[in-house]
Amino acid sequence: MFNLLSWKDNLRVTIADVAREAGVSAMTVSRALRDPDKVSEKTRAKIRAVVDRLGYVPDPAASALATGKTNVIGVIVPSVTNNVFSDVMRGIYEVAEGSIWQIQLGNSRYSPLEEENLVRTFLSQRPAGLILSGLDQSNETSRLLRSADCRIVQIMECGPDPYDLMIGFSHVEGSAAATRHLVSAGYRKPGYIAARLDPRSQRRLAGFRKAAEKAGVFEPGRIVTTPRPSTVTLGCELVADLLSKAPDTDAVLCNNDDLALGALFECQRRGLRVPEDIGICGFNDLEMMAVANPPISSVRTFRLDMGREALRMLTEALAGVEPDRPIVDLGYEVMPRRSTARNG
Amino acid sequence: MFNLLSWKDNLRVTIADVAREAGVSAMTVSRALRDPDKVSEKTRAKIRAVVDRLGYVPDPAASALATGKTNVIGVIVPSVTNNVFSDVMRGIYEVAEGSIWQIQLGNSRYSPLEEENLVRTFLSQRPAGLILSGLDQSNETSRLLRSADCRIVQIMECGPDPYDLMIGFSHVEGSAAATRHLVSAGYRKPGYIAARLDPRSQRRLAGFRKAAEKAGVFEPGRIVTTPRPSTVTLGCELVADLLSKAPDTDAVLCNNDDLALGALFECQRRGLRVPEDIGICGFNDLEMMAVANPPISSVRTFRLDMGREALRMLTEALAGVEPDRPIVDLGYEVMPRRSTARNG
DNA sequence: ATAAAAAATGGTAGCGCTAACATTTTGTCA
DNA sequence: TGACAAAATGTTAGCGCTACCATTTTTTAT
Repeated sequence: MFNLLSWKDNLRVTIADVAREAGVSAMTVSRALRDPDKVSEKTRAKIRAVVDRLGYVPDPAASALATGKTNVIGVIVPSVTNNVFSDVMRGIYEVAEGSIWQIQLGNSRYSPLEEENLVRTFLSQRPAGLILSGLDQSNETSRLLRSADCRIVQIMECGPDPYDLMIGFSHVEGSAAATRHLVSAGYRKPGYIAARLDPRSQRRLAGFRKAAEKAGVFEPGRIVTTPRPSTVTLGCELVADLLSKAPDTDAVLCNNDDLALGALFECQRRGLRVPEDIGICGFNDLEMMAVANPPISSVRTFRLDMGREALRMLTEALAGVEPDRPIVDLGYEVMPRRSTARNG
Repeated sequence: MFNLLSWKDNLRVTIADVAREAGVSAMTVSRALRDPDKVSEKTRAKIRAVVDRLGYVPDPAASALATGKTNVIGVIVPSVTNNVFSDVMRGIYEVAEGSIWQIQLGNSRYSPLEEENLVRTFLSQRPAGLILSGLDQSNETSRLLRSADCRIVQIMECGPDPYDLMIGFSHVEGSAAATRHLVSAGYRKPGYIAARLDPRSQRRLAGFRKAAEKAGVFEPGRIVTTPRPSTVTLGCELVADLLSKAPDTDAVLCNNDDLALGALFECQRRGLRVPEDIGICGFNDLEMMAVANPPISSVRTFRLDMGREALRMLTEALAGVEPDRPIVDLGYEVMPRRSTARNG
């Protein structure tokens, strides 16, 4: 005799056990669980009772193999620590909670190559859907995605030619608006600091440049960047660098709020008055911006909503309900606060 | 004839395709991939070539069904936005990257009930391992875990009677040490603020109490807590509350760094000098603490290491290498900074 | 050279579930 | 009440992979 039972000694309850106990066929159990309308009320109740008593939980692997589909939605973000993405993730998990959908999180660490590997791995698992960040995939990743047979949502940005669905906002416009705010607040020598120049950061920088040029206040010498990842400490360093290169700079638009907070700390250490001597504006509007001393102006983005909506659009599409529009622009909102209130 | 092929029109490359092309049996292909030593060098090369050419990727669902095992390691954290956990996650993903192990992240949102559901769901997927936070699971969760046939790592805390492996530190001792630091810095009326009283927060509060009592400076009236989640803004509110209830408070130990930063902002808004009028100490030592004005004292914890080590221990155990000790205490380090430097 | 041992490879069955079709039961209406 | 449609349930086969054992090939020892 064979002994194929080596690993299943752990008496896992299978659909066959439930079927036997309930006196029906396995197929009926399967239907009762995944398509209850197709099973009579009486049978359904009987099956539910047995399922509860035995503690039956369907094996997702077997189900995946049989159907060629999974309940897995892959989410690929560039960073799990960055506040921006963790807010998005929170939104996603919030909506996923209690639903049938399983979130599988991948961390590309801002590397298109790692992203490519993740996409490949995820796709091999027949995901129901994929959520990924931005518009700038590698050629191979794009190819994989275009021929993937699952729904895809791009988040964080809006742009033309989505793979499928898209939700985000315009980084160019957001930082252009912040720049105009600085100009209208009376600053004439604005600088820009940025770390980790991922594509979205670059577009924010481009937005600054565009708006600053238009206002006639653009000076390349007031731009300081570094490939290092953003931290508050780095904000201190970058603004120090900026001020040593261009001491007459009268405002700093920061690529994100961590840098802005660091910039504030550093300016204060140097005895510069914010906003009188120098204005500071961040990007994303993290909660802490509003309670700093002085409160820091920023560009609010809707990260939690983005996560929620991304998953909602995706799961609805999977359920056969196409979204009204495939591209959703959540916009942004400039939040003027005292850190840029030069004229009162 | 049947038409069972409806969904597999997508010409997925299977192990049979590879076997045919390589002129060997499927079994040999399987072995070549998962146990290369068992296949001759020549055959292996031939198979590898075909695998590359066809772009074959094994179907994890089929593999899971056949072996009863998966490569999935479930990670359950109470929050994906909290800096503390996102650092741990980053450590985990760092180690997982490039390995065969798939991380499946669950977010219990500080709810033992949601944790229980997650554990149940995860276990139904036959994970290779589980990483979860803390010592305080529900009875049912404990039962599930004790009878689970996968390796388990508890993170964030150390305590007796682990399910399996454990890595963390003592929150009681950490905050007791911070309290002693305050006392030795000359503060005699220390208060404590905390939000979201999860079990670890409670133990930190207990540590404060223990050390404050020992030093003869404990006063219950100087403790302010709230169930709301920690934010910088909440730090402002809590310290405001503390100061209205006990205006002569001369130091605040904060349950975490967000609160500490908020406390600093609020004290400064009120014209209190830090550290002369009031000392402020945080917990976790986020990067920004060192660059605030003044720099904020905190208790450093080793979150990234905790994530890395947790996954390392787990995967080594899965590979048959038992860790030296099942419980690893990573300790903590009090970081005295100017925010508590009352005597110079 | 030959037997015995070791290494490499293959054949078969089955993991747990569900698509597709087949059959039985129930409900409806003339 | 019988004929027919609709609903409920059952049967069969197979998803892609790997455990187990069987067989073949290679290596080693005598």
